[in-house]
Amino acid sequence: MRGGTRPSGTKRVSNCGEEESRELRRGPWTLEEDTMLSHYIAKHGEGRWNMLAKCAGLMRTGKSCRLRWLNYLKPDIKRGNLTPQEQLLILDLHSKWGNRWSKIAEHLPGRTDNEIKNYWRTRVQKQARQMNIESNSKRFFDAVRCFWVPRLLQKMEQTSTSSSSSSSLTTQNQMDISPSPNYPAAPMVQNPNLISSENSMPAVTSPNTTISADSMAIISQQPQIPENSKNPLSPSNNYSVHNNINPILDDNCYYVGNSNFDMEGFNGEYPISSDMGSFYNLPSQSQEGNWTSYDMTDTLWTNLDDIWQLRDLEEMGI
DNA sequence: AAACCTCACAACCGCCTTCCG
DNA sequence: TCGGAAGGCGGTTGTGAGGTT
Repeated sequence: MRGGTRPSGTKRVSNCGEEESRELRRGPWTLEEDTMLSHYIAKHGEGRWNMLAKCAGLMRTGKSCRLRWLNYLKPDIKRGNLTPQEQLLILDLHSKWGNRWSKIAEHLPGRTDNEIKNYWRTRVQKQARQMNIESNSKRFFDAVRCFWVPRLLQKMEQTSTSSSSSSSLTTQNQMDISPSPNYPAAPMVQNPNLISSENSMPAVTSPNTTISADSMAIISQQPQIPENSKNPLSPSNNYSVHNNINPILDDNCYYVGNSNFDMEGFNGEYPISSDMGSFYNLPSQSQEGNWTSYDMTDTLWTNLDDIWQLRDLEEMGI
């Protein structure tokens, strides 16, 4: 929600009855300031931040107080690394909404828009840089869809199976490192590769987030590209996600391939094989049939499995 | 051991929207 | 209708911790 609200009948300028020119503090918050802010909000509630800052005796702007509270002090803030499920959800939601961090954060309980934004900038955009792709480009989202998402799904599945004696489709993923019992379980999806190998339709899976059977099938199919010409990162390879986290989200089905990102200069076709390998720094096959080195340094894609996955794509004739 | 580098994330900034007098 | 204040949002920066050379 954008825009502020102000209770009617209140003075706009109020500082608890005293006018003063205060020397405003900046920079990191001290424990004392945190305590003062927390105690004040516990007693009086949040909102009207400028007045709150003054009344609480904080030498901070209202904005600063609000940010500190929302991003750090609020009791339901979730700490720790983002789980693969959360990462997947972020990728999904970002493909739909772009840099609408607060909107994305609404669907990740306990995570703040700031945290998601930081994740995107430090991890995702870094990945894009390593591939020499604009992070908001169609190419990057194709790469995410075809390689990163399956990777996360695999990670989730590995974690799920390794932490449970059963590979039941309803097994709760155990990788959630949330320190707080107050948060809903992180979204869980089933590894499409496992599903396809078992020749069963994917059941989907989470009390919060599901990926549709069609979607999973699409993911598990790997890119569908006409022979001899197409890049596996074709925009035709969509997957959709049904998100049940929040009833606010009434448009439950969306397609990454139909994302709102800049598609300028993208014609849906890329050169394949060596060209693509060099473009994404991914393994490519030399004329002699030898595989060239895999230069990606990021931990997400340095697994040999990725190399074999790409090799599989080539062997599929794409 | 020290210098340097990289990364994650907290915090700030500026712009925008909303609301009310 | 308009102007100002409050609050929200996305982009950017500063900084400390940990890793590497």
